[in-house]
Amino acid sequence: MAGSDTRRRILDTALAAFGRDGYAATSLDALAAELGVRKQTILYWFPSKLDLFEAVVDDAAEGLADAFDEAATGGLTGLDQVQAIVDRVFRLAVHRPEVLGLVREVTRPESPTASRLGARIRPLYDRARDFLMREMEAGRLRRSDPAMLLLSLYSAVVGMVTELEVQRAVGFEPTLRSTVMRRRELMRFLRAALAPESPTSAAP
Amino acid sequence: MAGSDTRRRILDTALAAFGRDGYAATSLDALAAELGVRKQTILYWFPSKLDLFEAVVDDAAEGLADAFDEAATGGLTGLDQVQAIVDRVFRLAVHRPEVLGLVREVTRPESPTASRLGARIRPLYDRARDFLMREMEAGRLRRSDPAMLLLSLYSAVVGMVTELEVQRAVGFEPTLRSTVMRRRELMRFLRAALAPESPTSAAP
DNA sequence: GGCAATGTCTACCAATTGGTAGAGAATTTT
DNA sequence: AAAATTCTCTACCAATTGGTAGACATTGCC
Repeated sequence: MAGSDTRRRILDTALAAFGRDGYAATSLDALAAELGVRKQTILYWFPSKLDLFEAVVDDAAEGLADAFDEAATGGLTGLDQVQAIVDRVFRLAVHRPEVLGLVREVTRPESPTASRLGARIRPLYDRARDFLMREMEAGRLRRSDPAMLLLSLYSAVVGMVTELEVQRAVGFEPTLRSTVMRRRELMRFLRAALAPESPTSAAP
Repeated sequence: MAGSDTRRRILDTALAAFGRDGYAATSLDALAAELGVRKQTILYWFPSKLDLFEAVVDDAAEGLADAFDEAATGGLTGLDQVQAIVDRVFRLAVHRPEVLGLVREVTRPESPTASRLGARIRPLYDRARDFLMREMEAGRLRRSDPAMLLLSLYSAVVGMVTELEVQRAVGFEPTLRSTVMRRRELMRFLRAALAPESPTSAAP
């Protein structure tokens, strides 16, 4: 079945294009050219551009969920668990920045599928909130509104990772070293904000 | 001069449209319709769509710089100064969300003017970094890499504000009350991360 | 070999895009 | 009042867009 390989390739290339350029700026012709195929082949596998986009979003959501699962099944607690997830997201962001670009695209209010990724991500969100609540009650994290805290976390992590471009815009090219440092800095930031009130010395 | 009023109106409406829908998804025809004017009127004031976009970016950058200036000239120090700026950005974001949408649009790597806003914002960035360094050396902020810290701050603030939509996507509609709470939560988060190491009781 | 299903293609198409050319008001300058 | 300038308009246009119709090839099945 060579065909379903084509489908896979379309999904991957489309994810990259949508995440990089956005939905509107990505034309089926350009996509097809990048794939070395005719536009009609794309429309054979996905009846319309919007259908393709939705399929890409679903696919990306699945990938994200897997990444989180992988990081969340180590039986860690408190800040260690948070760190594991941050590390995982960071890793994903470094070698597949398009995924986060897609998140950014899809969370735009005028996005053709504003609610789609949301629906797919919702279970993850609920699980994360439950986790935070549990850890707060156990005194392993500073106490605050878990939903709000989760948004803060999301913003800090995704924002920081996505905004590599801001770094560029401001004038210094990100290197591997600066990326590592940035992650370390982010973790210090998060630890400082999340550590429980009681003075606990953080192991390096 | 009724004309330069038209120019102003075009800039404002275009800012809203670009910030909301993005550059590619905004057509001159749609923009003109929204303005109650013909597309050629737009092209009279701005020779091309790209020129219009650049003018909008410059205009927005100026507005941002003014907002920061306004918040930064109170002679505050340490966390109080940070809080003043966060409040100001928050206020801007609440009643002109398009501006942050535009920031998001323009920091995209494939943006037609990836470096433009950056160049305009650079002086602000430098001033902010100098401020942070000074405050750290004076022991009023926790010591860390000021550039990195600034990126963290940027991410946390802009990310949090911009990602109102994520909140929606996840399923709960933001209310005025939740917005206020979110800002308070963000400030708690920042204070926890920025307060100097020595145990200082934060006044409410 | 025949045949049906699957997959990719060529050939079009109507709508929309950013942009040009220049006419016609309105206003200002002389 | 005439002339020049400023501003918005109508009338087009070439290129690109997402999408349809259907020919042509390839594959697996009988």
